Amino acid sequence: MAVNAYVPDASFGGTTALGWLKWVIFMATIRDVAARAGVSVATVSHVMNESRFVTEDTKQRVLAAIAALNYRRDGIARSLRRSQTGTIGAIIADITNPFFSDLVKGIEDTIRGFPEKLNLILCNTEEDAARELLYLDVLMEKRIDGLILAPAGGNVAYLEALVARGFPLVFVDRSLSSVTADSVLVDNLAAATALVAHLIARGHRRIAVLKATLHASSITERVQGHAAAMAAAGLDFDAGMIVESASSIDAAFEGGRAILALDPLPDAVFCTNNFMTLGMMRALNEQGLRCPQDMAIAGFDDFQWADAFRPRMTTVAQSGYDQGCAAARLLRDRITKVQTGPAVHLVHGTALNIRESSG
Amino acid sequence: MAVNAYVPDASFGGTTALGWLKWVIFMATIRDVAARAGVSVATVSHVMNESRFVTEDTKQRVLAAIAALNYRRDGIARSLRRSQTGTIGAIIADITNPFFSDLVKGIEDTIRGFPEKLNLILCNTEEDAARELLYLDVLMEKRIDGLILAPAGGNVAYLEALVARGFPLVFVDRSLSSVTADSVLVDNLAAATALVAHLIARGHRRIAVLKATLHASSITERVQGHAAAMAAAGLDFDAGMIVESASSIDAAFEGGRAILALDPLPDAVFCTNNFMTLGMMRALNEQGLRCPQDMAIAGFDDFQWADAFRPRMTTVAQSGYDQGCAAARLLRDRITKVQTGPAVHLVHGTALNIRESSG
DNA sequence: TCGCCCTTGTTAAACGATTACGTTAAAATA
DNA sequence: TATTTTAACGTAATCGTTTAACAAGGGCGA
Repeated sequence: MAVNAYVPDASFGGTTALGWLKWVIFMATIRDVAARAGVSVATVSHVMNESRFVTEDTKQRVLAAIAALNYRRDGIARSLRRSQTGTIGAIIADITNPFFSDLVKGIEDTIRGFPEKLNLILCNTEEDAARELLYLDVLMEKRIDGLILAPAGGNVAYLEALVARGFPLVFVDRSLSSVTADSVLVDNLAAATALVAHLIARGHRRIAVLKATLHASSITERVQGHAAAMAAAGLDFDAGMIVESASSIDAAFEGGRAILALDPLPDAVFCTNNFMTLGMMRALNEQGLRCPQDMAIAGFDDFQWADAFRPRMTTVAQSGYDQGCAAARLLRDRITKVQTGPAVHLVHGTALNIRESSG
Repeated sequence: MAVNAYVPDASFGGTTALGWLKWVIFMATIRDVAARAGVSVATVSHVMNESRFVTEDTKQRVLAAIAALNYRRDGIARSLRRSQTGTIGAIIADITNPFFSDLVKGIEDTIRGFPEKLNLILCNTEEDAARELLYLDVLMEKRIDGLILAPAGGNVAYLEALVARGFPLVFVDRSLSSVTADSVLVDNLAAATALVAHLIARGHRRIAVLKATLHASSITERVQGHAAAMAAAGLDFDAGMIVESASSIDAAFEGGRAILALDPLPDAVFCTNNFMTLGMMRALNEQGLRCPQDMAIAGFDDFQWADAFRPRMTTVAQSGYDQGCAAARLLRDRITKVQTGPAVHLVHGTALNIRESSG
């Protein structure tokens, strides 16, 4: 495979240790285009950006040269000069969580529609604040134009500094009370309260919580919702009925086992997110218990197959997709300075899907 | 909010139309650091990159200046100079498909471990070749160092040109026969054959296929597997039993309806991916039919909750995560030229999970 | 003392675009 | 005809790094 055959002329100098790519992948520069079209580099640039009038004849010559050389402008050089990269970051908890993959898809679909041609760099923190910090640093080095963040907690000072400097930041799923940035959230407290109230209305009294150990505001609020609904119904519950596990299906499976080891056994479980629900169901299956006959389950976050399998899950549904779209729009407005005022907080609606798992 | 208060001195010139960020977000440059530390920019660079010995004393002064100014080096300028961006692209079909979100997570987890500190730009084609082309162009402009691609089909010439130039490219999930790049795949034909053979062994004779309309090699091979198993068992089937739908749950739901409208009704359905299985189950539920009593179902791609709900799904399991890890390693080896020989093709194993849905 | 190497540091040329400013020739006006 | 205006394009500075090439100073053997 004669890779060097693609080098069109001898104008290449030596190859440095790191610059070998240059040798192998020939890329015409704006100068090559200008030379071939017999114009200056400025004219080529203006043709590409439509930033100045160029006679039709000249424009065609430039376009022909671009096509002939298969020229693609160097986005890196462009970014350096313009101080804009056209790249945004998304730091989320875990892409394998359907809520977040929906969210990311919403972001992607939305930015694709923007004339700015934005790109998305994706980062999973797995709820680890240290990893979040590392990603923040890397993204800042990459000079992203803005960031959509589901904060893992911690790093408050860092984020405060960012927003103080005017860096475009949008929170999703959760927010940090001390950092005043745009956000798109749902009313976790109200939704969780309603869900647990529904369980109570179905006659359940001992309602446990399988809680993801996150410092996320969303989870805390959901747990508070449980307490609120219980209190409103005059029901007592001890702290032991709130079982924590890391936010993954495997960890939730262990958490579910712990709940099933509770004495006396609860008659319902409120799962604070997708992974908790799935882990709980696994634990239930393992013990040969049936839902809802032996134990009722209701969870936060719907999933697309929640009604395709048995038991159909009673859930609080929120649209990760819509929230992703909204976050992308907010961020774009900040980046382009369409929006410059104080922080905007969007609260998206939730739906209580009552299905058979809640008994 | 006095954003301008953060500008530390008057050394800033005018602000151009596009360069407003510079004004708002002050970022120290290597020159500022050098000035504060009383050394040259070269020395600062060498301290940061450990590319030459620097006396401990000088190094400490530089480090102190970096800390004091909260300096982060400009990755854009760095990339321009080094002709390396430390960014790779992943163009996949749909992040909401659990197979792909697992895959992306595998990529991410793997590149995080590399000393090169790579980043991932994510793109969803939704199986649209035109969108793929658009993303290819954008990523090339962004000067990514390499690409992991689940090709939507088409764009063959473009991709051929890329690999001919030596651009690091790794196929995942599917490949393009005319493009000789590294790949990590599974043996779709064998796995699908085994799955359908299992259905036949369970006594099913009229076995329909719910096929995602993709030009992907993976799907074609899975359909061929069905034909092979049927032929091996001496079973006939007409083309009408292969129903196509777009690769989404909603479309698969319609496809499932079409299958349930077949006369005579098949007694089993082979679903060629995750989304097909989910859509088929929805259709079954809608008609009030039960699985496996009224119709057996078996699908390609396992999902983490496949055994947590009823009916437990019989599936061919493949690890998107492992494939993502492998693809990331292959790509890294190409980028760093650790690997330079002919294309490497990795075939990952699959597992046949026999559960109750197949009857 | 001279020449040489070694150590540490500096200077300045890239990298490839964008864009403020300048220039040229033709057209318009006085 | 002399001058200004306008249309069309060119020149060169700039963005913030990396790194080859060079330089100064000190140590040391002959």
